[in-house]
Amino acid sequence: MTSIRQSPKQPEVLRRKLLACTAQLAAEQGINAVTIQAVAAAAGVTKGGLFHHFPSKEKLIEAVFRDQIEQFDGAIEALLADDADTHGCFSRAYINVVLQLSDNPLIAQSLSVISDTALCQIWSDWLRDRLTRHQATDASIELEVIRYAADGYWLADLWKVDSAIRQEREILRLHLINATMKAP
Amino acid sequence: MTSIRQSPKQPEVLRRKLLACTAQLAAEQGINAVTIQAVAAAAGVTKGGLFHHFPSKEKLIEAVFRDQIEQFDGAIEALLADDADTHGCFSRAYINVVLQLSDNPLIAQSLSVISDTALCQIWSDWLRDRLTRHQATDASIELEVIRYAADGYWLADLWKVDSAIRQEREILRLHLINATMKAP
DNA sequence: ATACACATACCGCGCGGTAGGTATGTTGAC
DNA sequence: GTCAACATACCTACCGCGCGGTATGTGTAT
Repeated sequence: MTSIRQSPKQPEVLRRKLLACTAQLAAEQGINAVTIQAVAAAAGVTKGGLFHHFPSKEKLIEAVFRDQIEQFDGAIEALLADDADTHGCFSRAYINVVLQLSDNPLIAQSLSVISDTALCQIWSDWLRDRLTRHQATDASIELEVIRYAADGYWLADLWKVDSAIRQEREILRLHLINATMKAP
Repeated sequence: MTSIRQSPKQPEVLRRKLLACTAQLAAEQGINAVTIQAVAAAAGVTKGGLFHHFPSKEKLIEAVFRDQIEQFDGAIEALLADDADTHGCFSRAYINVVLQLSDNPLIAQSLSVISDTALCQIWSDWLRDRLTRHQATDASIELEVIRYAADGYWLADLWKVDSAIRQEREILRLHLINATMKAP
């Protein structure tokens, strides 16, 4: 049988494509739709090709999760570059990034809903690390409330609640952004 | 072969036990551990027995989800009985119930993290219904923020973030309760 | 010639689901 | 009160399929 292999790509390219396809599949069709073969097919590759980059499905999911957090962290760092060492700078950046996640459908952060213990640990570790790192510029309790509210806002987006109460959500969002700028 | 069937139970009893076992299994071992056989075994019954009560796994999960929402709704209604027709009464009740969920490990609300479209719709429908029902006693935007913050608080609990920043969470929680009482 | 980056072909297992059997409870005619 | 007739509430045994994973082949670049 003649091979229909296309021109070889940079290995890192396919790896990133697999990560993206996994995230997209999870976001659009739910986590149950994320199978090895479905991901491979979406990336235009076979299972063998996928397993060349990731040793197991578990590691693939974990890699996607870490990648999502990395993007999230990068967006926060970018904001922190302009607003560092002020009180509550981390929470402000966090809030702004989270509130923008809904706009940005490309980030399939919805994959985060996987209730896997190991993945929770990764997120928990990241958050604790950032909180302790910025504890010198601690936020006020009012700003912390807004940070938690932003998480709730994101959660409502995950659960497609916005389709029911779209305009109320927009009002709330603007209020959160406004309150964030005022709070210390 | 002699049957080892135990004394027959009320049908509704086993049905509720199956719902409870499914929720517990999902909460303790993750959604991946929820298989038909695992649930049946946990309830001390065979697969055949389970399928007598639920036509498919999908329907079982949905039933568990609806049951959880029903319990959640019941707790809110109980609080509304003492505080009805005041401004923001629904949001106040909602906040108090959500903030108590973390204390109460028995409610395996963590099952809600299933990113299934149909389940999201159930939750979305419930919330929209309650919001429109209580729109005559609309809450202030400040109280709405607290309601979203309560969701975020619950989400942090799901992701086991509390293990890292337990005392900060307790402070925040008290602040949320306090602010809820003050807000209109 | 060697290492890499895939493709091909296959395996075993556990899953959701089904078919049919068997105790137990319930009803109603007499 | 008795007993047939039926419905209920499970159990037993089985099936097919799709999944994650493996072993091995093959084209390409250096």
